[in-house]
Amino acid sequence: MSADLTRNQTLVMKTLSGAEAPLSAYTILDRLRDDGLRAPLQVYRALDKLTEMGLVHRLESLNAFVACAHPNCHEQELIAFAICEACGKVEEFSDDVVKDRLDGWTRAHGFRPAKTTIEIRGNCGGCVGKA
Amino acid sequence: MSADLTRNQTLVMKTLSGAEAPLSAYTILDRLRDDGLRAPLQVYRALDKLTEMGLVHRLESLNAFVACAHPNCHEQELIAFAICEACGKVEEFSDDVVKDRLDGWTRAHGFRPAKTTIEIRGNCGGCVGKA
DNA sequence: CAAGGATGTGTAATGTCATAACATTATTGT
DNA sequence: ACAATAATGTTATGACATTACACATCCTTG
Ligand SMILES: [Zn+2]
Ligand SMILES: [Zn+2]
Ligand SMILES: [Zn+2]
Ligand SMILES: [Zn+2]
Repeated sequence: MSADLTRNQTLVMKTLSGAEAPLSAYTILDRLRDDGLRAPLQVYRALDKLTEMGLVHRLESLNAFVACAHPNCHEQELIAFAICEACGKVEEFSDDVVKDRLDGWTRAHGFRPAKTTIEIRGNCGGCVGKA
Repeated sequence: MSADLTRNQTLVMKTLSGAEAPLSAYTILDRLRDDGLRAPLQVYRALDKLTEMGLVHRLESLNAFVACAHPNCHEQELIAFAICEACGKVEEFSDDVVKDRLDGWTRAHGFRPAKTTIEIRGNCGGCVGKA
């Protein structure tokens, strides 16, 4: 299990790992033209797999992707993202209390959750200081 | 304040209020062709205003819009959405504990939040029963 | 009233994000 | 070797959103 990454997956993963901010699929594609990638699907397919593996997260409010910064992230069941709109930096964290409260609501309402998105947009500490 | 809605805003608001599920901007446009709307921008401009007024919410994970179901919604600072992937129904709720926990994290990290998205995708009680 | 500003509108063109459909090649298990 | 599975390459298309420009309306203020 956790098989090695394929060529395209490796290329996409490296691009995201080296980025300072989330990247759109098309931006990734542009950066991999020289490596032979030509079509959006090549990137999207790699992103799908990497996301399944928990190595990459999709940020719904940005339509962009970011490498996981959280060591054993896919063991966490609920990840929250704090996204700086000035510098693009993303921090991810988990909070058991938040998870318990949301679980409580869904249980009480008979809702079966499949995937939960928590994204906080704003300005990070470094960027708030810069007036 | 809370000025009356303009013609286009009223049309868009009525369309969303009468919908059973979130609608994309282009779906709204299609439903308003007979009322004279011709271009996406006419819908997007109305949606922007309605969202500012708190009458409409954008669901980031769907790229779609829904009429606010929460009476005095814009007084709440944090709304969570439970979105059924089977029937499309959306329920919105707020939770002060969740809000406090997220506020706690941002304060501790010097992050200044502007907008927070919480969206739970899954299946509602009614749809879970249908096996 | 006239001038100016703010807001709403109409339209075309373009930009951005994502998937469908199909053919081919590589990998794996028996 | 053979079949099954997974990955890849390519073209076209679908879906979501914004830029740019022109015009109309309303309101304010000198
Ligand atoms: Zn992670
Ligand atoms: Zn920042
Ligand atoms: Zn609401
Ligand atoms: Zn349902």
